[in-house]
Amino acid sequence: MTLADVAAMAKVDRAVVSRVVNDDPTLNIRPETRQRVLAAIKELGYRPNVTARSLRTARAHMFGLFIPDFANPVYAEIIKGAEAAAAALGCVLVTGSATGAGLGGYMDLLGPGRIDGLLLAGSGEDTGLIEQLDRAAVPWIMLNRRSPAVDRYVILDDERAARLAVGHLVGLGHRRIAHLAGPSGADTAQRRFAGYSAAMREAGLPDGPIAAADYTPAGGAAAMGSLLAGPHPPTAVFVANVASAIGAMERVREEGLEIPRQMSIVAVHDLDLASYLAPPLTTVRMPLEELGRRGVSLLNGLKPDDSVEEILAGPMALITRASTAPPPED
Amino acid sequence: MTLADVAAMAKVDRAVVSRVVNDDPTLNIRPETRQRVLAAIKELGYRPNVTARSLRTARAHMFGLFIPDFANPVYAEIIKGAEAAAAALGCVLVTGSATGAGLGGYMDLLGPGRIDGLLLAGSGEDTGLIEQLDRAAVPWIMLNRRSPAVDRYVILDDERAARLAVGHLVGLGHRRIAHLAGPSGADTAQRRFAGYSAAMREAGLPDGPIAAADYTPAGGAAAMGSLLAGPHPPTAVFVANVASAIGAMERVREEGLEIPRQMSIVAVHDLDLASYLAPPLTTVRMPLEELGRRGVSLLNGLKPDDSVEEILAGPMALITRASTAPPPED
DNA sequence: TTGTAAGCGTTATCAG
DNA sequence: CTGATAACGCTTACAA
Repeated sequence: MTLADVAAMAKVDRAVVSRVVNDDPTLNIRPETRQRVLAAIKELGYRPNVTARSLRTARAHMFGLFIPDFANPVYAEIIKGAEAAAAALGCVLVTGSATGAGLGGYMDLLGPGRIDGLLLAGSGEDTGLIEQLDRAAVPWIMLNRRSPAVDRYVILDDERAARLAVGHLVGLGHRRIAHLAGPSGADTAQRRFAGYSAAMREAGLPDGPIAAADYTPAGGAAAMGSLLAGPHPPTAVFVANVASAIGAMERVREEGLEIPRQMSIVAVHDLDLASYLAPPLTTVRMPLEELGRRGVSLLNGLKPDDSVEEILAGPMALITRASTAPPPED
Repeated sequence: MTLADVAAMAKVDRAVVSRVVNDDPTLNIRPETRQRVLAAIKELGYRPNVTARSLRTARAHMFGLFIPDFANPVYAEIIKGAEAAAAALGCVLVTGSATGAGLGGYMDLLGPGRIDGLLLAGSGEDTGLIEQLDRAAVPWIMLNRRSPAVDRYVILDDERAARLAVGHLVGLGHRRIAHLAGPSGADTAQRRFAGYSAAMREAGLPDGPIAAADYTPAGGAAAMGSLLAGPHPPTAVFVANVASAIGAMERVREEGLEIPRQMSIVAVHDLDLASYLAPPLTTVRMPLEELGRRGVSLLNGLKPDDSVEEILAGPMALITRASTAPPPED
């Protein structure tokens, strides 16, 4: 079913059909002719061949989003926002993850004209990939990751999130507040740490003990172990990530401490899951969906050389659940 | 950078370049000519235009996978397997989810030649979509879902999973074993229920109480409430899904019952998460990654009219953790 | 108001 | 051994 078939049936030229299909506003057509064309389209069940169209127009109406790992539920929300934004633009969003081969394998297939832009979420800085993207002139933006060498990113206000969390603990009366940080390589972790430090300073409190972990339950458990081992264990911990918090809570229980009576815990990212932990976890809700949405919006119409530097303040909120309470009387 | 540029530089015809690029085995070329071509390709940084190639060959080297929701971690494993299988075939796999608009919105862009096949995971039976796919002659397979009207699916052996779980509980000495089932509309839920029933019968036990829930924590909590409300509450529950199990466990705790001393729980799907619940959850590990892999393998080379009916036995295992124990002495 | 024609970058089938 | 040439299905000036 091609344009030619429709044209033949409607007894007009392919050009006319094309312009009808695309609602060309400069087309001045007799209503009856348009009807004939529309009827033929319906009759034949014609659908434009997107590949041919892409080749001709050098527009794919398709954006891509790469994430490190689908198992991380944080990305589910980002994807949701990005898909919605793409749909609003009449485009599709396709998502892929960096498997063993890295993203490089995708590049062979994501050449020019095949995709209109790429969102790189959390995949560190695969310089080889970026170089290839630039050569192919496909626009890209880093999502939720910033790196010194790059002037194209959208990130969240992680510092503010940390301040919210620490402020909550301080407000409850805690003074020995530890930080279970993210991996030092992740810039989100760095910003959350900076926010923690600033908030402690502003509250007139000294930094508590600090331990870094990757964003996994196992890492969180280990780090929590070292936080508890010190001479003056904290009464509250600000955890940089909800996955780590799951492991951390388990470790606290293993040590025979009760949450929140003897240990308060608050973490970044409010996932469904948080409300089903034991006890339900107090979190900072980040505008992840908004992040995905904004990423696609910015990507749309971005020139390969434009720079984008945006820190999304967005709606951010402390979700108070049962894992935080005033510190024990001593 | 097109074939023509390379051809000009190497002083050969585009056709020659094309066949060098594609390693055409029927090409008989002088080594020095080939070197010239290769050098020009490198020099110019030429990369084939995938869109043009797709238009010409009617092959996209791209498969699609549609899932209902990225937040469901079950799909993360499926995607992982599917991406790996696609990569092994030199193709990419792109994943999308059914947002408000349903998958229909994608179809405009996933026309013929743009995608070589589609895996439909768990998205019920969107008949409109399937009709469109068939018209566009793009092969598709249902993944982890079977429906009477459809002879193209790959599913897991849910019955066997249920038998494993129930067998474990029976082995521990339980006799009053309830089933917290999935939504009656889901065929996975039906098969798990069938397996439960069969296993109970074979063990000489009567069906225990049964309550259905959607595959969410909230649903699981409610259903567990009704299981506990009966006159002879069970000593163990086989839960059809790990998300429900999370809610169910919470509800059991709220009722003041201790897991596993007073209530054993085993659920289908072994997610990372399961080992971080309190207590760690005994599960049946399903070959989800294998499911994704198999889906892509079958899709590859599938003719639009071929039928595929496969029940993946795959590696399946009971992962014993702390949520199951012998029943109380009474 | 509609038709003509020249591509978009490839690949496949012939010739030579 | 290599070069012409005709598609693939569509868009878009421009001509009629």
